[in-house]
Amino acid sequence: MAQEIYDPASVEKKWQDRWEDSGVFHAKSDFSLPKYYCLIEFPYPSGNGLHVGHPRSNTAMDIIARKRRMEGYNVLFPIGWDAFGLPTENFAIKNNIHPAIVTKKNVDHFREQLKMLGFSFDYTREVNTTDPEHFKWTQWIFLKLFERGLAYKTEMPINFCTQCKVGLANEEVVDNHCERCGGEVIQLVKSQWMLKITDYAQKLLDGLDDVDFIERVKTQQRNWIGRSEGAEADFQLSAAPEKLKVFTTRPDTLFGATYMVVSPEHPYIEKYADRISNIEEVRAYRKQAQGKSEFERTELNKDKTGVRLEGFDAVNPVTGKNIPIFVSDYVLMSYGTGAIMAVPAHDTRDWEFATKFGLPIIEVVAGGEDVQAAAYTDSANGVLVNSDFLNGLKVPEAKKKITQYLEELGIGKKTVNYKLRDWVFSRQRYWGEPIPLVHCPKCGWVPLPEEQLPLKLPETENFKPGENGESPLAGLTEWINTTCPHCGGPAQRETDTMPQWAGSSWYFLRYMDPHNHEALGSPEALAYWGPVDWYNGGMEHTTLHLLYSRFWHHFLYDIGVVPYAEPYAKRTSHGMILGENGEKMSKSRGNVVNPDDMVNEYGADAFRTYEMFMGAFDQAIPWSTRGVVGCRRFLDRVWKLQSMVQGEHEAALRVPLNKMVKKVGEDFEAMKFNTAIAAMMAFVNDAYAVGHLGKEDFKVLLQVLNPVAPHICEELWAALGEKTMVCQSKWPVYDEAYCTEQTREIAVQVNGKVRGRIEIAMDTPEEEMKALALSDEKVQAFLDGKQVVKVIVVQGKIVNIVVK
RNA sequence: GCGGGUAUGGCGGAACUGGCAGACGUGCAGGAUUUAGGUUCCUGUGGAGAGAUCCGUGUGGGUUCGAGUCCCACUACCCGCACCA
Repeated sequence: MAQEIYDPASVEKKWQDRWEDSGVFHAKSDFSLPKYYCLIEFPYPSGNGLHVGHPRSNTAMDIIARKRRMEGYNVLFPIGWDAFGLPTENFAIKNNIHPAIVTKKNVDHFREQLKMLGFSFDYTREVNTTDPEHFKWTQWIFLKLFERGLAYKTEMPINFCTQCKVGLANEEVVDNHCERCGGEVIQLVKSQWMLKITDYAQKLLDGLDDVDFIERVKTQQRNWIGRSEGAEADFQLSAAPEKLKVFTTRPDTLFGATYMVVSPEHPYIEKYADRISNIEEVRAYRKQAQGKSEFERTELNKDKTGVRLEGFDAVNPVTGKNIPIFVSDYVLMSYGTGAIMAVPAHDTRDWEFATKFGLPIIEVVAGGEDVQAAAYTDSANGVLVNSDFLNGLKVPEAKKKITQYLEELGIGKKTVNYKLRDWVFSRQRYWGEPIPLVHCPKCGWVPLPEEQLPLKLPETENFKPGENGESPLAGLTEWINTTCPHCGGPAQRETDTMPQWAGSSWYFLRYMDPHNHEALGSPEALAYWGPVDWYNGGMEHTTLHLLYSRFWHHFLYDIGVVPYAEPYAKRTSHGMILGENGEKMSKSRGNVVNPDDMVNEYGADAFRTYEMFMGAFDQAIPWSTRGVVGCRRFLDRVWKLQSMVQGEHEAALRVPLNKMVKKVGEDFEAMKFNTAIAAMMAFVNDAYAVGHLGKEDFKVLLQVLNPVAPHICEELWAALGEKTMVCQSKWPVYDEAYCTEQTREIAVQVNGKVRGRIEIAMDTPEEEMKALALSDEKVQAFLDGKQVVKVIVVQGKIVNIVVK
């Protein structure tokens, strides 16, 4: 028997060492075994160390990984470090220390903390995005994208602090000012590398049909990609021989287009500046709009603003009427064509704008209220009016007919538009993967030959970005100056680095074959381990990371590197852990809970159990240290069960045990960890009520509890005389015959209110249930003097007597 | 403003496809053990009422024999956002 008193400190370290020494959690490279790949998002090793949010996802997937091993799968449950990134770089600059040193220190700290929690990671497959052996392949993928024309350079604005003279991430910009120095932030246009994710918009959308992602995630991905069908239409300019192209999802309302709006950045404005009589006013408006970030520009603009382009009208192609053109910042250059036809009667934003500027509102779809009072936007049921040849048609038919009409005249066509934009891939930073391209005055942009990868970061003392928002690498002439791999002439390296997203877009593939020097992974390993069977992560990564990595994976599939298009078969999400006061945990709020303290005080198992027990896995839950105490008490009670073992099986516990095993298994799979643990607690309570339990009963409890609280279970398992570890045992099977009680007390209702109870066998026929219910004494009292209209009997559940 | 979510005891939460609301934990109260505190064990614990009973799942309607669960309208809070034409 193990010690009388449960002491996590002595138990936990011992088993962590045994797991490590025995290598029980190493994934085997025997590709004939049934495999299971469990994945968590690899952490960013921040200087603050582990946060209580990390163990939530980690424990959940650790439970699945441990259960799968017990079910006989060859499990891959890896860990790595998403280690490039801004905080490390900023820390390095501030403290004048190399980011690689900071990274190493943080990674070591994180690893130690994770080990302390007993996760069954295969540490032999660790990856680190900042390791040249890893980013060699990140650069390799980029070159493939470049080769296929999916990487291109274009002018894009960056946030630029006018005081620090450096480019800033969105996160560092608060209210148009630099988060660090408070200086004013402007938009500085720079030439940047872009990835054409938009080429994959449809594939990324279609791929969602074949994967098992929780619905919320699918919806968010779909909305982010934002496919919409509509039409393009050309409006002739009155003052120039050109046409203004718009995209609309409501071509049916074309007869109601009474004005147009272009984005302040629309190229026609400068192109025809000499024909716009109030061009200075327009430029002033544009300057104002540029001062705002896109988010501000759109959010703050509750009250519509705009300026008319004087003397520069357009012609509505179906009515032939001249209509004015406005500039307004509610139209964005980055979506559609940067210009819209405004139909105030049937679009809320247009209606607001028209009302403010006194523009005509013409109803072309009937079926709503007065369009002078509010826009009528229902596109399903309306019927066209005031629209010549469209009159009388329903909206969907009108859309078809007008689109055909525009196509015949050659001034429009059916189009699909996506909200998704191309991915800005350049960063003017030091701590990222160098972009392996060389610019040659003769040959243009030339990729580095594969054998020259990895292109490592140059050694330097200065990690600060250049004065004009340039990369810190821009000042390192020795590194920059090189020869063109194509013509051998003098050339210069690209100085921008890749965003943090690059490494995280494919890291999960590297786990499959992490030490391969010839390829990012052997075809056999990639075919065997992929796709990831279950990927859990935070909702905050639902759009960007998930979409970027799916994009890269689809691309790798298209060029034959991986044998399947979708990287993740299943994706789930966990809720955020809030501070004890119900607010988001943050240093500034002073409500941060440190995992180390919890482990020291209550043990890793109690901490893990609480993280899983605290509430619904997908919901945000406030932290409660009282809850950890409760979980520790439960484990103490489990510990004490070892002195209550008598014989092999306890008959009185047979049904509770089988029910519990069934529920725990099912609940783990559904990520209902809280109710699984509740079921185990209830079983322990049952055993206490009986006063003892069989040795085999206890072993089964240890087996199902083991994924949640592995250390204590190993200790108790060993104390029972078992030679192999509980994590190596077989997941227990339950007997369906003992999963339900033989008899049950059910309620008898009269007019829907519970009035009595009867004890019945589960298989009592309905007729008999009815007779029993009607003869119940308490029920009789409520039937007295009334007429029984109807009796509803649900077998094994309830009887409801309807009386008048 | 748009999109998505959530709302149940003092607190965290449970409730399968509509069938006994409050499992499990916490907190609280009482008891046992203990010199005492703590620990542990046992009992009770949605509200009102002496009681039979009545009232209770954010609000207001509805469907149903029966609604936390389904439908309609609303309110509050949380998350995301690129006014997406």
